[in-house]
Amino acid sequence: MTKSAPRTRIQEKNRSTILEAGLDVFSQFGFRGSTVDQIAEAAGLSKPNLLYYFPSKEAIYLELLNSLLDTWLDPLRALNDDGKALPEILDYVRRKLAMARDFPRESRLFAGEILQGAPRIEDALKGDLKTLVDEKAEVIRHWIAAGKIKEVDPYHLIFSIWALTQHYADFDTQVRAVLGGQDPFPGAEHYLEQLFTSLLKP
Amino acid sequence: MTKSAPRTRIQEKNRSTILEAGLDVFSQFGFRGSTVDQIAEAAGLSKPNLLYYFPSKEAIYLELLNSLLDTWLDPLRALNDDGKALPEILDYVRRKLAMARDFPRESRLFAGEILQGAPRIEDALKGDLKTLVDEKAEVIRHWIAAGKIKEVDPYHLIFSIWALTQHYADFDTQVRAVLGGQDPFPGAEHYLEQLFTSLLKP
DNA sequence: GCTTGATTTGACCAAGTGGTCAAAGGCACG
DNA sequence: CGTGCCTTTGACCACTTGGTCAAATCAAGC
Repeated sequence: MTKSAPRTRIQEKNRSTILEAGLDVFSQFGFRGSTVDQIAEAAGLSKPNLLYYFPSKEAIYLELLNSLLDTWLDPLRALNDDGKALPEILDYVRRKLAMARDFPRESRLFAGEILQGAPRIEDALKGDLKTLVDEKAEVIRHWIAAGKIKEVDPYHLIFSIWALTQHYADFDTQVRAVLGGQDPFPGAEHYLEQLFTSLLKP
Repeated sequence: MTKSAPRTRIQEKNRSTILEAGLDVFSQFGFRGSTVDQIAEAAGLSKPNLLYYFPSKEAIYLELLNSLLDTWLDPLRALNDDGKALPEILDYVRRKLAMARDFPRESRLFAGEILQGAPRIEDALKGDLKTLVDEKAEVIRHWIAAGKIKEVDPYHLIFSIWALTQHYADFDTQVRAVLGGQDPFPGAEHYLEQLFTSLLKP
C-alpha cells in the first residue's frame, strides 16, 4: 500500500513542490477548474516535467486528498476519555478552529470535494471516517451517562463542531466581506467557547 | 437594470427549463466543471438552441446566482424586532434549516461560488449582504441590551446559524455517510433548537 | 396556401485541455 | 574524459469545450 518512495533528493523536492502548488490551485478552483499548466506554472516547472513526477492531474489530486484526510482527522482522534469532558471538547473545538485558520487551503480542498458528492473519497467517508465518528460518539455518550455534560445528540454535536470551525475557512470570503475585512478568528474562538460551554455544561 | 422580459409563452418555458437544468448541473459540478452540453442535455435542448435563449454559459450562471442571492436572504430579512427575541431567532434557524432541506442545490451553488472566492458576487457580499447583516446585528444588540437574550457577538451568532444550517445541505454526502444514510434533518432541528436555546436564554 | 418572424438544428471552428514522445541537457562516478 | 542514468523540454496529438452560422422547420395571421 505504501507509495514507492522518491529516490533522489531532487525528486523529493520536486514532488513536494508540485503537491504544494497543486494544493494552491486545486483549493482555489477545484479539480475540474484547475489545469495542469496552472499547477506547473505555480510549481515553476514545465508541464511535461511535472508529468514526469506524477502520472496525471488526478494522481496529484488524489495524493493530496488522501494525505490530507489523515491529518485532517487528527484532532478528532485526539479526543479521549481521559481528561474532563467539557475541557476535552473545548480543546477539540480550539484545535479545529486553529486548523481552519492555519490550513484554509486544505479545508477548502475537502469542502470542494464533498460539495460535489465526494466521488473520490466516498469509501473513506463510509469507512474510516464513520468508524472514527462512531467511536467518538460512544465516548460522548459515556460522558452524558456519567452526567459530565448535558444530554445532546453526539453525532450532531460533532457535525456542529465541524460546521462552525470549517465555516471560517471555507466561507472566509463571505465572513470577511461582512466584517469589513476584520480578522474573524479571535472573536470566533471566544464565541465558540461560549456556545459549547452553555450547550454542554451540566 | 431589469432584464428584457421573455415575450412568448415558449420563451418563458424554455428559459425556466434551462435555468432549472443549469441549477442542477452547476450545483453539482461548479461553474468550470459544468459544460454547456451537459446543461442542454439536462434541459432536453440542443446546444445551439440553448444558446439561442442565453448568450453564454456564464449568463445562465449569473442569472441563477443573482436571483438566488435575493431569495436566499429572505429568512434573514424576516428577522424582526417585533416578536419575542428567542422565538424569533429560533424561527430563523428553523426557516434556514428548512431551506437547506428543501433547496440543497441552491445552497451548494452558493457554497461553491464562495468557496472559490466569490469572484462574481464580491460586490453583493460587501454591499447588500453586509448592510443587511449590520442591520440585523443591531436588532440583536437591542435584544441583548434589553436583557432578552444572553450577551453574544451578533455577527458570530449569525455566522453560526448559517454554518450550522447550510452544513446539512453542503456536506450532505458526508453527513449521510457518517449517519449510515439516515435522514439527518429531524435530529438536526432538535439539536439546533437545544443549542441556540441554551446559548441565548437569559 | 402564403408569408413572416420565431424557433431549431447540423456542421463547423478556434481555443484550451490532458497527455505523449523523442531528443537534448545535466550529473555522478569510474 | 566518457558512460549511463536522471531530468528537462519543444513539438505534437487527440479530444473537449464554448460559441457561431446558415439553412431548415414551425406557427400564426392573412
